[in-house]
Amino acid sequence: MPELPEVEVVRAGLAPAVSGATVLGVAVLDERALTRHAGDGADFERALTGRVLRTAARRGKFLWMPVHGAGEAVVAHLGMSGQLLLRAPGSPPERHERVRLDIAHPDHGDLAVVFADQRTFGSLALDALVPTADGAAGGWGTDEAVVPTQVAHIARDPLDPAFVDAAFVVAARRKRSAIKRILLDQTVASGIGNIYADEALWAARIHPETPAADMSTRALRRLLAEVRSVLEKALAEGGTSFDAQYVNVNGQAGYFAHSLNAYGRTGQPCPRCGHPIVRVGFMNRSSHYCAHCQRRPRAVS
DNA sequence: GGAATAACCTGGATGC
DNA sequence: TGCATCCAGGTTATTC
Repeated sequence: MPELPEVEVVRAGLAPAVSGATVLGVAVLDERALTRHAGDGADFERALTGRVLRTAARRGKFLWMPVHGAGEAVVAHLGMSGQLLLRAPGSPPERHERVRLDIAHPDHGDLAVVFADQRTFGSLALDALVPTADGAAGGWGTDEAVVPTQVAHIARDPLDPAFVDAAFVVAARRKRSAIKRILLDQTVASGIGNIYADEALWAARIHPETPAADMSTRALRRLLAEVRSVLEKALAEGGTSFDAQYVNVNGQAGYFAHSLNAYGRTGQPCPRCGHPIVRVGFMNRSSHYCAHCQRRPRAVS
């Protein structure tokens, strides 16, 4: 599932290909890929054709490509199964292809940027850019202090130089929810999904249902350090791929699935203590943890 | 206003 | 073999 490392791998692959490229044509094959776009497919095609893309930027799991001189950007979210692929012009349609942008780059020549998405949870949109709340750069891959309006409510991710640890601690301790819910809340810290939340909690030896308000500042900072460690390792290994759902812009899978300690390892021994990893339902999804070294906190009476 | 839950969606895995 | 059901989960609208 595309979380921060997977989206960053896609952004890094996309950036050199789209920076300075002119959009020659747009083909919307499935308008469900434009659920975040204010207009219809024809509007999306008309608004982008002939425009010049400037770069590829990212905050959390959101990607955007600013349009030169327009104060707008093409915003992309990969959802559960979205892919952004670079293909040769005129290449055969990808399975589940939803949108195709034909572009011309001054150095790399003609290319096709293909948005494919099996489950159609992902989307593209043309959206206005607005100033960031803190005046810092919008995210990775850009020096400009702007973000698309659809991304403005998303917090910075823990690898962002402008991320403020103290603000995370304050926000987390103000909540009455379980710590895993906080990690998945993109308005507190972005880029973390179910996989890396489970992995960071395992590394920090924290039970996923620990009330965030009961955690000490020290424990929250330790968890944040483990979040960063897990994200950086996954990024170095090209992200986590369980099947063909997540690939980079060239269609290649990442290797971090081999390094997982808790997620998806139900019944297998905990790499730390040997007790079996358990899986429990949580927020319409699953939590994986070691019940031995991630002890459930005692109820406060 | 904050927190919890349901809905969106498709294809692979599983059970019968 | 074929059909039905379950499951995966990011985001957001709705409900409590």
